[in-house]
Amino acid sequence: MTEVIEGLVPITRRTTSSLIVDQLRERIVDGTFPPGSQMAEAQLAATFGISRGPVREALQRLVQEGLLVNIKNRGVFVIELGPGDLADVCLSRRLIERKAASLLWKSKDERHLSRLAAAAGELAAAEGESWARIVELDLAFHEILVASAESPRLSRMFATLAAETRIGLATRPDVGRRPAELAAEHRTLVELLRDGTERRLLAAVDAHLDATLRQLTDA
Amino acid sequence: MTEVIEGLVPITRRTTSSLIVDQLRERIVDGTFPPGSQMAEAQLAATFGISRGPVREALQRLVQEGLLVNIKNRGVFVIELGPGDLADVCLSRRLIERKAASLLWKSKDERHLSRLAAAAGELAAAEGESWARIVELDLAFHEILVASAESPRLSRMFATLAAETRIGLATRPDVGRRPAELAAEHRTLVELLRDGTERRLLAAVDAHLDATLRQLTDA
DNA sequence: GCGCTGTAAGCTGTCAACAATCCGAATGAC
DNA sequence: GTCATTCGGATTGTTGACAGCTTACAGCGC
Repeated sequence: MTEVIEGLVPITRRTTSSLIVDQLRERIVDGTFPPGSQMAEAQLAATFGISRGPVREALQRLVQEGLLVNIKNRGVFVIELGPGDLADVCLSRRLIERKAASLLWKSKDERHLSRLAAAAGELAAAEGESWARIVELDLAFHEILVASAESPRLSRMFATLAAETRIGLATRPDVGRRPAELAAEHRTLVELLRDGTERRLLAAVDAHLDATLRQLTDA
Repeated sequence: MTEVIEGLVPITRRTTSSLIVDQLRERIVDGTFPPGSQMAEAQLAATFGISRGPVREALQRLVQEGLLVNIKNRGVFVIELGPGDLADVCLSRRLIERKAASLLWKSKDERHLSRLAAAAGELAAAEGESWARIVELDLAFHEILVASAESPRLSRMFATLAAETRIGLATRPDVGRRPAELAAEHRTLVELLRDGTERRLLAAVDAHLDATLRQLTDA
């Protein structure tokens, strides 16, 4: 029997396309590739120094995630989120996040609550940071909230919604909402999760997402 | 100015891989490829009479949908749904379908209501049909329900959940639930949507999904 | 007999080249 | 000047071949 040696971690080489996916997703949500811009396969392949195959695969995966759209024989383009799309994103996010909040409020699982509190704290501490950083921390909080439901499917759905939110927020100017205000809202959510009523908690979730939607739509 | 001629529909030649996707998805959900079985690229390519490229692309898309899992350097396999997965599917379905039912109950949009009634009727008329056909009609009803929310994202999420449900139901024997019973439940839902209270409607949705989950899990 | 090592087969991951398609500018007719 | 047509460039869709990884089995030493 082969024994497992302590201290040595098994190497897990990821596939090329999955590395490309991560890089491209990051660039899409942070606005490097603005909505509507074309993702040319050959150009990307040359940039990464690899063949078109893995690039093509990565693009297909992002299309499936909903961040890119594929027009046959034309190419893939970054989605352009219209007002209807933004409202739809918020509708979907509200559905998922209300459920997650409700579950966590019932379970009061301290492991998740403390992680959320930590995320809210990071957001509060990021007062002077860049707008992109603020958005990143904001959505990290919400991702933890959804993850607390311990539902792989809800988390997977939310991942795309979060990415779309980031796309929407990336192009917005950093005016509109002050980081301090945002941090306060998140801290309120944590407090209500700990010892608020369920009604007030869900109302706060709704209000928070409504504020985000307002910021996304009036531009 | 080129005029548009009535009665002629624009031809939309789909890409090869998307055709493959549809065929494979159908075969996966109907149990032709049982959970755990490997989808060998070369073999499929030979079967379809095309190259490995489009097949590979189709498989990647199904992986992204969640119907297949990709093990690096090993291949892609049909997902095996454990009890936890089935519960998760039902949790997610409940969330989405409750929302859709609630929205339709509020709007009372006759266009959607009549389509739902028609779907329920088809289910009732399929008394003697095969189990696969029953399941297909069942999920068609639920797809219409979700579509009535007119949320592209909710519909897209639901598509995967419906496929997973079909995978789960495909391997179940057709015992357990009589078609007549199923049809009655759907008809009840339509009636409650039309003139029931919201509470009773949502309770009926829950009960219906609970019954499905029970059928999926005790096998 | 038991365990380890080397080898073979099959599969996926990647690459470079070819074919098909679409868009846009230049050209010509009215 | 305006419209229709044609041609060229660029990009995607598809193909076949090669390299790398994983697994299973046979061979060897103990």
